[in-house]
Amino acid sequence: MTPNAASARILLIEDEAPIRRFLKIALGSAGHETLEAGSGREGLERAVIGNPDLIILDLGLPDMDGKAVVREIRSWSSLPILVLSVRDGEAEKIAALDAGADDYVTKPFATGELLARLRVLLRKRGDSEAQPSTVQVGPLSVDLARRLVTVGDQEIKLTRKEFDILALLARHGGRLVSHRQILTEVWGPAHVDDLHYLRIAIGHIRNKLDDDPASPRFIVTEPGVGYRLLS
Amino acid sequence: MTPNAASARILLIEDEAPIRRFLKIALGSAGHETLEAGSGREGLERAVIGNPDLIILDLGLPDMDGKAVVREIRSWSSLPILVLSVRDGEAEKIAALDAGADDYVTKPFATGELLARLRVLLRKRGDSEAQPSTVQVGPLSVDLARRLVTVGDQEIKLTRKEFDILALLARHGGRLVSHRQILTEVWGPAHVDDLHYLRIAIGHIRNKLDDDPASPRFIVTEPGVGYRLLS
DNA sequence: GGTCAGCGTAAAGTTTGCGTAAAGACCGCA
DNA sequence: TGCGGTCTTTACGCAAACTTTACGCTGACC
Repeated sequence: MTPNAASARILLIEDEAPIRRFLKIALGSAGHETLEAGSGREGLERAVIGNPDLIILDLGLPDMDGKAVVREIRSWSSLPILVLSVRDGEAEKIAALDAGADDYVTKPFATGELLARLRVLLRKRGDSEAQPSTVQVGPLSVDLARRLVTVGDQEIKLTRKEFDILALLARHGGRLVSHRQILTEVWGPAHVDDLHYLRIAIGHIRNKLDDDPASPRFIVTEPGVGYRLLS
Repeated sequence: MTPNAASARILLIEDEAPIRRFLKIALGSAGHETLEAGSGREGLERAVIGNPDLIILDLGLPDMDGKAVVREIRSWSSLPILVLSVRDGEAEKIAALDAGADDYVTKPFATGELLARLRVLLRKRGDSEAQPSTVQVGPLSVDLARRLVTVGDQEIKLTRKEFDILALLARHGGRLVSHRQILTEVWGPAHVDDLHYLRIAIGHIRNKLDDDPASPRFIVTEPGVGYRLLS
């Protein structure tokens, strides 16, 4: 059974050292390699540079809200996330799962069950496989993980929102993304009607990418609907 | 977000009628369609012929071992299976998960959490199966996701309403679409009587597609009724 | 053969939506 | 506390899209 469930790189984001040590041993005995992070910020860094196959995330971190960590990671990767928490509240579970987590286990947990749930998440690895975290459109390249944009060899410096928009378009690979969708994803649901924000931001991006809306190299306007990347 | 998490066909394999009824209502309120099976044997049949998007499986079936059902299904399909059980034994969970189940929820369960876990399983659907959102009619091709229309290799630039109309016809694949239907879908219910709008727009589309109403290549007029795409 | 309903086209009038500029508010950081 | 960058807000020109009005054509029916 489970041939490719063995020997994965697992990133463990957990602030309590004893639990981290315990899990490291448990994971090791199951044949996994462990990367460790003691805070949300550190976890995000390691997720980018450590290239893990799966992330185990404790919700009760000191520096960040766990759900925010999930959303951050989901903004550039679909790699499996198993959330660990002492909180057994239903609302908490639902929120974490809807933020993008793939499973939720309540502490204290049974080690065997945890390992079984990891196997479930890992055996999907083969199927969906390695989507590249960098998108190419002609001379334009968008590195979702490093938040780096280049045209040719020229690095383009985008602001946070500008990058978020471009990344969203890039992740949809040439398909149309509606105004509403961009606004809710980038500005939040409260700003679905602030269309001019979007127009101005798109204007800035085009300006930096040296893109002409009349005959676009990269970003195409679909009047009344939204934007899409040329593919 | 989660656009394709809504409205799934869910096969419910559960022998206790009250629980089945309860779940059917809960799933229905979440926008899902439900198929029902009262035994393992029946469940396997329905899984084959019912074309569900997800299966909820009770382990405590009278005729078969639940894990055997999971293995049967896994032998020909990778569709998501959520196992439901009163047994809280760790060994049981591990066995079911390793047999191929994707998640395991213990009865009694919180409805909200169950629905959230279903969303997790369903949102993977869209990624993997890259829906073919493009319709072909002879040399005409309508890409619904990219909002792109081509005739041969020539890209045709349509306005918003023009594209909406053509997309509506394309989605109905050669079947007749009434005036009323087009007007309500594209202009809104307030304009069901403004038939001339439609005629003019159709005229523009035909013009751009180089289509002659007298001997149409693409759009056929059904006098007094509506329009349809030639197939 | 006349009339009329339904369709298609042309062209003028009006509104909407897009893009840009610029100024003010905000925020993190030194 | 001041500074630079970022985001928000306001305003406006312009072009495309949409609406409105008008008219010619065809075929059916009387």
